[in-house]
Amino acid sequence: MQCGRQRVIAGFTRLVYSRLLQGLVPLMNILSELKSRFRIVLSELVEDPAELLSMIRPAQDAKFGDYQANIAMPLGKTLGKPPREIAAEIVGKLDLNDICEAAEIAGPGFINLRLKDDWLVERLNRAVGDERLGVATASDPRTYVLDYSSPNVAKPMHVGHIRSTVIGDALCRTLRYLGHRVISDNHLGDWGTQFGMIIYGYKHFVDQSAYEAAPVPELSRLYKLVNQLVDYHNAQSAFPTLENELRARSAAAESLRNQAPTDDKAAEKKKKKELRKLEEKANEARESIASANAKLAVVTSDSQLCETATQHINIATNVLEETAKLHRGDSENRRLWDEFLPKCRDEIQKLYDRIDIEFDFEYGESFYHERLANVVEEFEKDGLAKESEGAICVFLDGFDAPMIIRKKDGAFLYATTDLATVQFRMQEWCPDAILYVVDHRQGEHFEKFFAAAKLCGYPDVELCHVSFGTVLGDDGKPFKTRSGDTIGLEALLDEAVQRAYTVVSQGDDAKPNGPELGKDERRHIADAVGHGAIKYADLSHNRTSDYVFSYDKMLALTGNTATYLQYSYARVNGIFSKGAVDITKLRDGGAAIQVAERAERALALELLRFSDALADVIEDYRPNQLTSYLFQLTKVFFSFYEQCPVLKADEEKTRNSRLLLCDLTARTISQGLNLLGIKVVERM
RNA sequence: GUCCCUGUAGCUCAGUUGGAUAGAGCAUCGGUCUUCUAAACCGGCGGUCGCAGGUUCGAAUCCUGCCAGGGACGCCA
Repeated sequence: MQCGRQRVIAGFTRLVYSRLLQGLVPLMNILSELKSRFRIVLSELVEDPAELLSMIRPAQDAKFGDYQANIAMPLGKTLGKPPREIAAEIVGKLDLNDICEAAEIAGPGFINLRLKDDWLVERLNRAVGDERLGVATASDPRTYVLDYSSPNVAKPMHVGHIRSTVIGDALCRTLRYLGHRVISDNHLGDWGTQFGMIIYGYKHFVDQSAYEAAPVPELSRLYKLVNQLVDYHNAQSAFPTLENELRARSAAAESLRNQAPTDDKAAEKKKKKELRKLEEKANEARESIASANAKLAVVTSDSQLCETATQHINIATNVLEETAKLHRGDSENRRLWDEFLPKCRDEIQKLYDRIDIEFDFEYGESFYHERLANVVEEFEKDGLAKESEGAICVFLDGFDAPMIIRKKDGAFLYATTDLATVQFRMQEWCPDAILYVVDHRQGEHFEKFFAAAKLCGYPDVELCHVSFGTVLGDDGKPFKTRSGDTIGLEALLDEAVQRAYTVVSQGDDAKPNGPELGKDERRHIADAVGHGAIKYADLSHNRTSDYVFSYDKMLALTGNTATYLQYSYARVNGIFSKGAVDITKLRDGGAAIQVAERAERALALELLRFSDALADVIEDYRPNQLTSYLFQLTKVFFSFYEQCPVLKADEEKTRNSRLLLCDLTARTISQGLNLLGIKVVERM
């Protein structure tokens, strides 16, 4: 089993070292700093100020200041005093003189805070000389195991896999940047029925010369073929049941419709509802029949395929038997698995290389195979699982259906592997949290699995299903090709890069002084832009919601896209080259940021909020908090850039200050995109 | 039948765990280029936050019911 490029440990040490270099005074983000001041006052008023402290946040509107504390209103209730009075009391006791102007009390009791310009400038000047842009590392580092990507090696990856991969990778990078210990573990699907299919296909249908020439495409073909045949036979056997169901539903609906109406309004309403449900069910049955028909048609429309299908009537059970033989240690099947796995894995690696994804460990399902029997035994021994209808089940409070950990035929399941995995991870790494970046449809599985994990001896670890929604096409249905096939990841990336090349070329051709990029550079840029666009689209949407996939939107040069941010970065960079500025020299040469114009101040404040944004990402594992921040930062920057001449500033002091603001902006965009796994280019 | 998620501007989406007049982008309309990349900036239009109740100083956010879409529901992963 391939595993372990011990990068974690090295990265961790590096981080600790860089913290030491920062000096003794720990940096803190603005919000934490404010909260710690409020905490002192609030502890006198309530027992646990934590909840109140979460009500201190950036002001919703600039006219209210920079930050606002909404704590006086809820306190009004608990303390039985008018909120404004409480607000005044808190403000009186608060020691914020070094950070803020005098606090203002507004409306029903809002406390509005405005940061002192001196304080802003002092912070910013520290960030200029700091490799980490003033972002502090966690004062209480935790250990996280991140479980993401986890594709089935035998099946081609599709658009759903990239969402897990990209979100997981972004969380991994962000947590690590903030000083946590992170272990990324790719839980590959390398042991399931899909290998039974390939093995069966190989034994009966392989084109040996094709396999020798290009093994992976041939294995894909075999997978697809066997899958089609299995679908065909399943559809055929399901047909009578489906038709019966349709008949029954239709008849029931018909008789309901023919019932004479009564005067009882409630009964009529109930009848109507019943009827609608029946019609819905009938429609579902119709759809199932249509989909079964489609599966049948795939085979019947092809006479050769048809013949193959009749020759392999028991293919579904035989595939399961091949899988079972593999699991039993059958030498032939094991040999084939050993031969196929690395080939399939290499294919996936090509994609990971393309989109810059690495894992620390890769313990796939097969790694846990020998531990599964023991998991079930332990559950039985501890009285947590019992036999029911031939299967071994864990019955959990609050769930109707049990979690089955061994089938009646003796085989183990996904749930069994998950339990073995959590045991292994706890023993191996002792994490504080394990995050599973998996699509939302598996929500109930995770709820049960987490409940079972708590029962079997891990009550304290934070187990979190970082779920995400479906990627949809323009039609609002799961993103597929017109013919209904899932879209391969490689083709998807190719198209994005190709379209990015067009966008980059058009932009370059339209430059006022003529194009300045060669073909190779355009290609290099298109690579960063195309891949960045795909990743950013996944990350900028709230992960829990579905989103509509659109090349045009994700590659747009305006709006909340990676392309716009990459362009902005390149443009800031363009200022330095235009002015022949050696920015490193300026940074180290004692030049300082000053804040005079309103636009300068707005940019300064936004720059200092970077670490707040990162904290928001971690809070609920939402990378879109970072994309929104970067987009906002960029907008504020362009507003500054429009109003404040940089290279043409009147005085050298102003020019240098503004150059440093540009520099911090560029570095923040670059670092932010880097945490999202997206690259910047120096010009575009 | 049970359970879960979603419903916000014409479109695509945010909305920081109950806060001030609900926000962006796209589209559209109008301004700003002899001046650091106009791939930009500034402004306008656009909303019964699915519907109806309830909780309270205050609701897109919490509760109840309904409507619509999606998903999951004992031997797949």
